[in-house]
Amino acid sequence: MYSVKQAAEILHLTEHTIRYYTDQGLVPHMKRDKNNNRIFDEASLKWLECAKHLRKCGMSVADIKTYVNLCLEGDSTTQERYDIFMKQKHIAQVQLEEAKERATYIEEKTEAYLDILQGVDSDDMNTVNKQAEPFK
Amino acid sequence: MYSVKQAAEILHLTEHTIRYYTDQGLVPHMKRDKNNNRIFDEASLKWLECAKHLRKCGMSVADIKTYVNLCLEGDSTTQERYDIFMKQKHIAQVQLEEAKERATYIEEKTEAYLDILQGVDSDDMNTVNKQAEPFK
DNA sequence: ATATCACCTTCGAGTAACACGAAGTCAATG
DNA sequence: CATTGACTTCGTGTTACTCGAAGGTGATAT
Repeated sequence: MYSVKQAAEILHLTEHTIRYYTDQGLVPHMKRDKNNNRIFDEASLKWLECAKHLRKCGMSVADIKTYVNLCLEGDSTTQERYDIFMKQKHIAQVQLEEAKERATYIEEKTEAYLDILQGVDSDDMNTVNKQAEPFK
Repeated sequence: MYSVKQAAEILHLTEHTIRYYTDQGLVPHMKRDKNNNRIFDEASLKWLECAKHLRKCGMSVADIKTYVNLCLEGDSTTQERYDIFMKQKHIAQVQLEEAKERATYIEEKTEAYLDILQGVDSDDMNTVNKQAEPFK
């Protein structure tokens, strides 16, 4: 059993975000202790983890809520839920590619800056937005 | 020379976003045609591309603006700009790892759903939030 | 007993980065 | 000459937090 703070640490989310997600109904069967404090079991953490990943794929909180509701409806919605995940799978793959491109882009910039700082003469100043100076 | 629409297509940003970025000063030396329409040259596209990547790394528009201003100040800020990129490089790498994890997570869920749909008997229903049914 | 932590709670307001739509300009086309 | 389509500005709306105030609870220290 975990507190909000512990859940936040485990999942690398802020406490605010976790309270927000639970309030939005992204974690079914949320339990409270006698002082009304949220308490998370393993299942709760899994729901939160699921929400976290889906959010990062760009799914809105409202749509995640819809997905959670489908889960609660049981077997009759399995196909529908599968379809949702197939869609997200594609998005996740695109995002992975983008993350790679981004890392490469930034890596190249960093290298170019390094060259300048080390006094390497480069014709390709564009790489580091030497556009700073009047562009020619 | 490109219009807003063309720039949006090339960079995979919305027209709204491109107008927003230019208005925020993320693209120095923005040019307009005689009808006051924004026109983008290669340099403008590079600034936008840079802004796009930095945004995706989580850098705020305000901080990107600061970076752009440093660029405009010229050589005296090279070290500072390098430092910024080193920091972003680290962030980009972390994000890449997260993107991988996410893709894996979703891939596994998709597989688990597929197993169910194909009638495979699985003990690991948790994998697809079978938590739907009364948890036991 | 009381004070001081370190948690937790709710709630309401603030924020960033768009997203949207209205209202209008302008050039080209049928 | 009217419509089409792409552009403009401007102001409001939205999402998903993010922050902070105000207060409750329980354990430990004085």
